[in-house]
Amino acid sequence: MQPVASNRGSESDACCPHTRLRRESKKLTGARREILRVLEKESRPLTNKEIFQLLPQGRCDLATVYRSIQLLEELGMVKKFVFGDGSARFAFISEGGDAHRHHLVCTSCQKIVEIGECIVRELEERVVARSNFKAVTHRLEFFGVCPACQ
Amino acid sequence: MQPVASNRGSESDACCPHTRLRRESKKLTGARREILRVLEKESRPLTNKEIFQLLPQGRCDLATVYRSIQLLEELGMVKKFVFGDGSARFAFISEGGDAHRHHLVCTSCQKIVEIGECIVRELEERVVARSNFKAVTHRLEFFGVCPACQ
DNA sequence: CACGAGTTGCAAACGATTTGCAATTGGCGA
DNA sequence: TCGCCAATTGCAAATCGTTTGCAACTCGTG
Repeated sequence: MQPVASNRGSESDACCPHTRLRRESKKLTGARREILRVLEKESRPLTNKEIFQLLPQGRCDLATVYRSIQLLEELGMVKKFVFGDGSARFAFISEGGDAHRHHLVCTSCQKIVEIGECIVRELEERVVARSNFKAVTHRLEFFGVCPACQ
Repeated sequence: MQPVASNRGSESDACCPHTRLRRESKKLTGARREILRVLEKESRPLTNKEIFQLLPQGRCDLATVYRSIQLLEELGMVKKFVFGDGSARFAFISEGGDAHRHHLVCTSCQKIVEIGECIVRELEERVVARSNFKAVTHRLEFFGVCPACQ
């Protein structure tokens, strides 16, 4: 039920965005601080444009949002979602959080709910055994209409 | 193991692309015929540009491929895949075929293998029960490196 | 407090996809 | 079988999301 243990523990593997960024000799600039703030506040994954519009007016350029999000994704602080409508969406991943999570996405407001367990792993093993594929991973997303949107 | 029964049966719900198109007062034009031919020949999902390039030289315009694919998708003859690299991919769905299938996708050559069973349904029921979401569907894709690419 | 690597804004470039419009064509009815 | 008309196509331009080059700017360390 708790398939992935967080590999937290060592002192150097600390907690705040500041530290997480500096770990890679990256700067916690004003723009990045605001972007993180926006992402932490929202539970649903946001497009770059949405993030941009939610920033304190004109806080930074849209291109900066794109660049920051890309950086944050590489650092594993943000997860990317591609639902098939024109643009990608991004959601904050709390430190120590498991990047491998499945989600329940509201098709109306895009709000997402995390699904804690990963039962698919068992199915994945079966697929691997039958297919001769290597390095198999999977992606699982549930879609529906959340209570608020019904 | 065979979760979805095809609702074939009535005469009018026949088989060939020609019929499937005319059913909607759509025409089976030369371009569409060729596009279908290309899709049926390939097992992996193709991008619009790939389809265009596989057509008998200069058979039609790229815009026509886009428009045709869109039509075929609406008619349920083609399934759309969005893997997150810049462009969408499309694969042929044989008549009576279940559009609700999960796939194992080679991350190297994009070849796909269908996974016949849908064990996730059970998990889906659990998710529905816990979340109060309505009209829940899901998408499940496995990724890996196929034998030929290893 | 000054310096330099890392960032940002701006505008232009890019690739995927869509669209307007005039010319063309498939399919149905006469 | 022939002709008509709605459906379709080609072409080029427009859109949209995303990326990038470059000069100006800023965070964080020495």
